[in-house]
Amino acid sequence: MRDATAPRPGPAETEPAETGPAEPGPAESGAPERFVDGYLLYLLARASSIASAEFHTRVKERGVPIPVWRILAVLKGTAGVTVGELAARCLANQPTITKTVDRMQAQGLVVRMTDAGDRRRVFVRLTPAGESLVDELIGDARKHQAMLEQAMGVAESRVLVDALQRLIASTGSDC
Amino acid sequence: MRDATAPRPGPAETEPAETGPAEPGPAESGAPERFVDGYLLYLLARASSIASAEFHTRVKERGVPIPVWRILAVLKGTAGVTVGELAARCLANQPTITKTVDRMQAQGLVVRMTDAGDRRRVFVRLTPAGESLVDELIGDARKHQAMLEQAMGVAESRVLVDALQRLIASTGSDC
DNA sequence: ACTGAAATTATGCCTTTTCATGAAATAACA
DNA sequence: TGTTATTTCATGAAAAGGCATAATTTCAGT
Repeated sequence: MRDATAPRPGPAETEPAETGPAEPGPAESGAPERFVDGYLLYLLARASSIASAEFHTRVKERGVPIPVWRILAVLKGTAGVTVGELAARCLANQPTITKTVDRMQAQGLVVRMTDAGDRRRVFVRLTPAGESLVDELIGDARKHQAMLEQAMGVAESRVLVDALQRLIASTGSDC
Repeated sequence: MRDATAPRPGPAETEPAETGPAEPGPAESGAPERFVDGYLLYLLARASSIASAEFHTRVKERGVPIPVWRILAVLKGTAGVTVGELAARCLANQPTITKTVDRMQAQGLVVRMTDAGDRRRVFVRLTPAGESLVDELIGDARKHQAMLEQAMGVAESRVLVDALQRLIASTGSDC
C-alpha cells in the first residue's frame, strides 16, 4: 500500500529527497530554535493537553465523554445555567451544547427548564443522577489536582494559577 | 417549538421548578466557590482557549483550519516530520493527522516521503507553497504574541512561560 | 398596538474526528 | 531462517462538531 497507485491525494513521492540520515534534522547547528518552541499559545495548548491527559483518560474510562464532564462540572453548585452561558463557560459553540445536552437529558443527567420570565431562555439543571455522577468525578479531579500540584510544587502551582488568571483578565474576556 | 411534542429526548419540563427569580443563583451567601473556579485544568483550558481565540479567528478568516495551522507550524524549520511525531506534537490522534495531511497534500502544502531506511515511516514535509503560507501565518502569530505579552506585561508573560514549562516538565511527557 | 430589530435556542447539512481495525514493514527470538 | 510481536501508517463506519439558518420570544421606537 501507499504506492503510486494508492488513493492518496498526490502521487506521493516514494523516495526521500535526501537518502542520507534516516532522521532529517534542521541543518547542523545545535539548537535551530523552531518557531513553536517559543510560541506562547502553543505552550498553553500543550500544557493544557498534557496536564489533562491522565485525568481525561480516567473520565473516559468511566464512559463519560469530556464535553459531558465539562458541562457537569460547570453545572455543579448552580441552580441551573442557560444554554448560552454553558457554551461560554464550556469553551464550546452553542449548537454543540444543545446537542450534548440532548444526550445528557436522554441519559437522565440533566433536565431542561424554560425560564418563566423570558421564555426564550432554557435553563439546564443537574438531576440527582447527574449530581451523584459529578460528585464522584469532582472527587477524582481533586485527587488528580493534588497529585499535579505536588509533582510541580505547590508554590509553583500557585504562581501558575496566578499568571493564568492575570492572562485571562488581561484579555478582558467576559467568560 | 420546544413543547411537549418536540423531538427532545425527554418530556422537557416547560415549567421552572421555582418561579421566583429569573436568574436562579447558588443560594444566598456571597461567594459559593463553585468547583470550576479553582480547578487548575479548567483554568488552563480556559486560558488557552481565550488567548487563542483572536488569533484563531484571523487564521480561519484566511481559510486555514486550525489543525492545518498546527501542522504547518510544527513542520516549519524541519526537513520533515513523521506522521506519528506530528500527531504527538499537534496534540491530535494519528488518524486525524493522516486525514488532515491528505487534505494538505491535495492543496499542495505538503508532500509525503517514505523513509528509505524504514519504509513504515512517512515523512511529511512542507512544499514551497506550504513554506510561504506558514511564513505569513508565523508573522501574524508573532505580532499577536507581542500584543498579548504587552497586554499582560512582559515580565508576567515570562513568569507564565516559565511556569508552563515547569508544569510540562513535571509531567514527564515526552511530547 | 404594530412593525422591525435583536436575542436565544434548535435544526439540518456537511465536514471532521474518533474508535477500532487492517495492512505493511521491521524487530525479536528460537 | 522462519515465526511471531511490535511498530507505523491508512481505512471505514459511526459519532461529534461547525456553520448557516430557522423558529420563538422579547425589545425599541413610533
